[in-house]
Parts: sequence; C-alpha cells; structure tokens
Amino acid sequence: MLNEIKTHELTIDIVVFTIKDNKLQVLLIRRNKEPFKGKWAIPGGFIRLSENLDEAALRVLKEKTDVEDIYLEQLYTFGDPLRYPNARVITCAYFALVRAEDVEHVFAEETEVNWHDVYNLPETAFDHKKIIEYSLKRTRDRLEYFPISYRLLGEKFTLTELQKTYELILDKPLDKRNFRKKLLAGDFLNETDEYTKSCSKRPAKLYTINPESMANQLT
Amino acid sequence: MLNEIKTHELTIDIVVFTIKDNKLQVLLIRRNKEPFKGKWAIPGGFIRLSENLDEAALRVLKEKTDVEDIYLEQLYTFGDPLRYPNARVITCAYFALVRAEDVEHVFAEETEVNWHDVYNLPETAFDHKKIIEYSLKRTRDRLEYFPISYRLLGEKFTLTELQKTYELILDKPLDKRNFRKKLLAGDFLNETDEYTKSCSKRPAKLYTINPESMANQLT
DNA sequence: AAACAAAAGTGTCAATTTTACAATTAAAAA
DNA sequence: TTTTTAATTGTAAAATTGACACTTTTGTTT
Repeated sequence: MLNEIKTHELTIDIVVFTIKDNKLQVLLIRRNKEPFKGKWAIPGGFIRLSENLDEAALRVLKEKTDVEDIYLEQLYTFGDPLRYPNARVITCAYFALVRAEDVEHVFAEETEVNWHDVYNLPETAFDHKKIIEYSLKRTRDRLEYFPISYRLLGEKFTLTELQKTYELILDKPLDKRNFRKKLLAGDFLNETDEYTKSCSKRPAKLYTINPESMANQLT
Repeated sequence: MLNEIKTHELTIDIVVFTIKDNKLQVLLIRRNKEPFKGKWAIPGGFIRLSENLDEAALRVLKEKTDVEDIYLEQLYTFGDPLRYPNARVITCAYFALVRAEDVEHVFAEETEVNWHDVYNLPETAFDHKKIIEYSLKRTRDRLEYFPISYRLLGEKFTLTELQKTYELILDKPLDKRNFRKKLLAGDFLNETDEYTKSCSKRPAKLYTINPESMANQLT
C-alpha cells in the first residue's frame, strides 16, 4: 500500500560548523558528478532502517569526518520539488558544531573536502546555501539561551575563547565585562582551578561546561 | 540508484489547534484500522510530486477540514524506527492554528473526527502524543515573539479575547494591564474604530493584526 | 632587575524592561 | 436610578541590560 505512492526520497544533510583560522567555517565537499558537478555541497547521506534521524546524521557525519562528541541538532526539512534536479529528494537537514582538530584527517581522503568561511561561501549545490544560512540563524538563536558554541572549543576553555566563538557566530564584537557577567550569572560554566600556561601573557582561568545546565536545553 | 536504498516512507502529519468551549483543543481522527485501531491520531497524508512540504500540509489539512487561512508551521521530523509498527514511516510534522468555526462541517463526514482538550488527551496512536506536546511547546515559544494566536480568533478581536488565547496556550493567567501594555507596545496590532456590540456590558475596542509586523516573524 | 607589552580580570551607573498591583468608566440589566 | 459586568488605564519597585576604563598578572625586552 505504502509503495504505491512512494514518489520521493529522503536524505540527511548536515551543516558542520567549526572555528578555524579565526573564522567561522563550514565543511563542504566538492561534487565530482552531476548534478552540480564542481560545486560545493554539505555532507549528506541516506537513512538506514535501524537508525533514527539523529543516529543517521551522526553516522553520516562520522563516515565523512570521524568525529563523535559533537553538538548535533535537527534544523528543518527541505522539500521544494525543484530543489533537486530530475528527482524528488527531500532532505532532513541537521547542523553540527565540532572542533576543527577533531576532523583534521578528513582532508587526506580522495574527495575534495574543505572548510569554507561561512561569510564568504563558494558556489554551492542544490539549496545548500539556504540551508547553511538557516543553520547560522538557528545557531545564533540557540546562543541566546545556552553557550552551545563551547563545542567548538576543547574540554577546558577560557572565557575569552568562549567570547570569541560568540563573536564569530554573531558576527559582532561583544563587551568583555558584560559577556562574563552574563555567562557566569547563568550556571552554564564550572570554574576549574587550572590556568592557561605560557601561552600569552597573564594566565587565564579555565572553565568547563556544567553538564547539569545542559538538561534545560533539550528538545 | 536512489531506489536501491529506498527503505522508508515520508508522510506529513499536522497538529491542529483551536479554541473551543473555552479550551485549547486538538483535532483528532479515530483510526478505523490497524495499527492503533480505535486510537486517536492527528490528521496526516502523503506528499505529492508537485508540492513542497508546506503545500502538502495545507492540502492534507484542507482535505480533512476545508480550512485555508490558517497559521501553519513545520515543527520537526520524527523518524524513530519504531514509531510506526511493521514499517518505516518518517513523518514531517506541522502544527496549525485555526478558528473552530472554520472547520465545523468536518464532523458531518463518516469518519470520527473530534476536538480534544490538549490537556486531557485520549489514547493516541503512534508517537502522536509526543508530537502534540512538542507542538504546544513550540506554539508557546512563538507566542513570546508574536501573537500568532490571533489566528484562533476572527479578523477583528478584542484585547481580552487575545489575552484569553494566551492564557489557554500558556496555561496560566496573565495580568491584564501588563498584557495590554506589551501587545500595544509592539506594533503587532491595528486599532480599529469599531467596538463589540451588545454582547456583554461595556463595549470593547476591536483590533486587527498589523500585516507589516508579520514580516518580521518569517522562517 | 627594571621597564614594557599583552591579555586577563573586574564594578558602577544609567537606561530599559518587567512585574506587581487597584480604581474608574461605560453600557446593559434590573 | 441603581446595580452589575467587563473594559480601560498608570505607577512604583525590581530586575535586567548596556555602556564604559582601569588594574593585575605574566612574559619579554633592554
């Protein structure tokens, strides 16, 4: 019964953000076949029978980048009839925040995979530009409620590093004192007794995320 | 190529909210076949080749209720492997806000269709309870930014009527003065020069939504 | 060792927003 | 005319946000 009206395919596509070279960047793969041969696309794949959507997104991402501990959230499902030429492909889009170091080895593979400045994207395939822009919007919305961008940093990070992730994502400078006041007022962070060593000048205190505070930001 | 890995079906399901009998209610259809025969489900259907997802949701809803001017928003795509017994059915869920009067005639059809108190749901099919709860959450979130609940009222409405929609959706009483202050401070509403007639005691001023203010709340 | 450079860290005041709270007005009904 | 019911209106306290500059700490330089 169901098969009679099967007219479309459902895929998963993932916008992967990182911070690299002091820029907010997206992971893109250059397509080596039509449609959109030569254009850049976000990683994607199909959903297996045994997987829920989150698991499928995680697996697809892991296949291409071998990262695991990431922020991953369903974004929106895009299903315009013309979004995919000569086929009806509906895609459930996700976005992810990862540490650039965790996916470094991806670039050794044969396919051309690269980070691209979010604010200066190359020519993209399908409706992927729209999906990336929407991901950025959603990430900004999320930042208002929770410092999800801690996923772009190491386990321990300084407030200055965290502020930098905000500034790159929001694309605007923030006041240092107000930023600290706000972050420390929430119970998002745990202060450690460690400091950065011999990196710059004055050592900075290191913080970790308070795992309990994450419970409040579930779907 | 695509067909080889076609392992799932994608449907559209819609949570339809209204206010009726001074309660926030959801439109449910009693299933007359397995699985979940006898249980209540939200309306759903399949996506046609020519439609985008919003159009499909609108058509499915129109088929069951013949309403058109509604608030409709994509909610989330649910794809747990076990959500649908003996098949892999992924559903792109929407939620809608409609005027109860606009769908009254639905109940003349043969299938059993009914409004149900959101806060007192009957036994539901599939994961529809979860979808309804998530819809309610999203609706509450939206109300913080825009009075989308005006769609539950007629074209012209009083501030007291609008406040009532907020109270039913948020499930808590609101202060009358603060509510009015907030709504009138935004540019959401246009004041008309009309008043309610002979309904209660003192006539209330009628307002309409300011269409320009809606532009700011697009996806 | 003293001076310097660079980033970390810190507090206050004004402005805005949010919240709590009660009396008056207009019309219909008695 | 009195009564009843719902509409309408404002203010003061509290909380939050936003603007703004100097001191501290360490490594480097002289």
